[in-house]
Amino acid sequence: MSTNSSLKPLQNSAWRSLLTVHTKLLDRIAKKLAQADLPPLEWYDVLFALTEAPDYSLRLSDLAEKVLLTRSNLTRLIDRLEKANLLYRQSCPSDRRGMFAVLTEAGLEMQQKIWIVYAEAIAEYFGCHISDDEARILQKICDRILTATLDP
Amino acid sequence: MSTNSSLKPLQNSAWRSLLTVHTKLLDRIAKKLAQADLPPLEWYDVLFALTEAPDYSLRLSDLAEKVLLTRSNLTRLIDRLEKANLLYRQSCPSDRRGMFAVLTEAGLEMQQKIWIVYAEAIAEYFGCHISDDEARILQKICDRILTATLDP
DNA sequence: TTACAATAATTGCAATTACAACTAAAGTCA
DNA sequence: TGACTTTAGTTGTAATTGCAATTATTGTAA
Repeated sequence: MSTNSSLKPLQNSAWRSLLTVHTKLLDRIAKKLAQADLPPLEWYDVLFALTEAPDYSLRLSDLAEKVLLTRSNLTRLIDRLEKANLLYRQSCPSDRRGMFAVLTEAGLEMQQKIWIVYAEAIAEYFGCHISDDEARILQKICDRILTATLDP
Repeated sequence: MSTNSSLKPLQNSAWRSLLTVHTKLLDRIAKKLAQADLPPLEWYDVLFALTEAPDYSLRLSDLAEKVLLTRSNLTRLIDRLEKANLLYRQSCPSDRRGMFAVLTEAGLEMQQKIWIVYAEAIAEYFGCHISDDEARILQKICDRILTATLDP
């Protein structure tokens, strides 16, 4: 099934710009976190997902989906976070294959600590330059793309 | 100098969506290239930058900037591309520290071959879902962020 | 000219990631 | 039940990346 979708110049250059913005901003944000002696964004993503979860805990597979990581990479990331006492593993009673990642007190504190710096970075590098209307438009575009990307 | 920029909810959620879209789309594109037995996007970026350069050649430091890579990582990426005969190194006559990366015939062909698949992927996953107006808006936003990101 | 800082590229090594097995536990169905 | 497939998570190993030296060359300024 050949998708008959040809790429138009406007969309193409928007895509390239998006890629550039993404890498530049992530780069800056990463540097800002490093300067503040904070763990990288990957850690934050996991911690944040847990703060939003009931009982601060999530099945590893669910977590993997939320942070868009392969299972094996999540396993090692969780290893590191566990070693740093920011979360711990707990086996699932109803499915003895399953594992939960559970946020610790220290993990919650770390999430908040990172967020202070991260939020400021997002605001400074991104939010500042975008009007509310533009933010809404951007949101709508992203949502549309994401729902289209879901099923297949 | 504390930047007094607080992050508003609209901008914050736009940022998160943007991150999600980015990783999901790149994931899909990477898979599509892999399925077609083509090299990864990093290779494409280098090849593309060279196709646009005069004489199909660029100083490594310039290349590193264009593809947003650290010097050392570019060095190894160039190693791989050179081993695959898609480009070769040529030392710079006017500055004996310097090196050029020069695209080969095979490199040019590869760039074109990848582009066919890549362009289709961009269109299918991204372009299709965005109107011309939206593309223009997106472009404007990105440009604004990039120029703001430039100097400091 | 000589000493000293800056730049271009590379290298060494540790940390992270990708990908393919692998183990163990469920689920399915004859 | 018992063979078979699927799912959850982990592990092994190779490839890639990040970061701190290192080498060689250039620019600068006493």
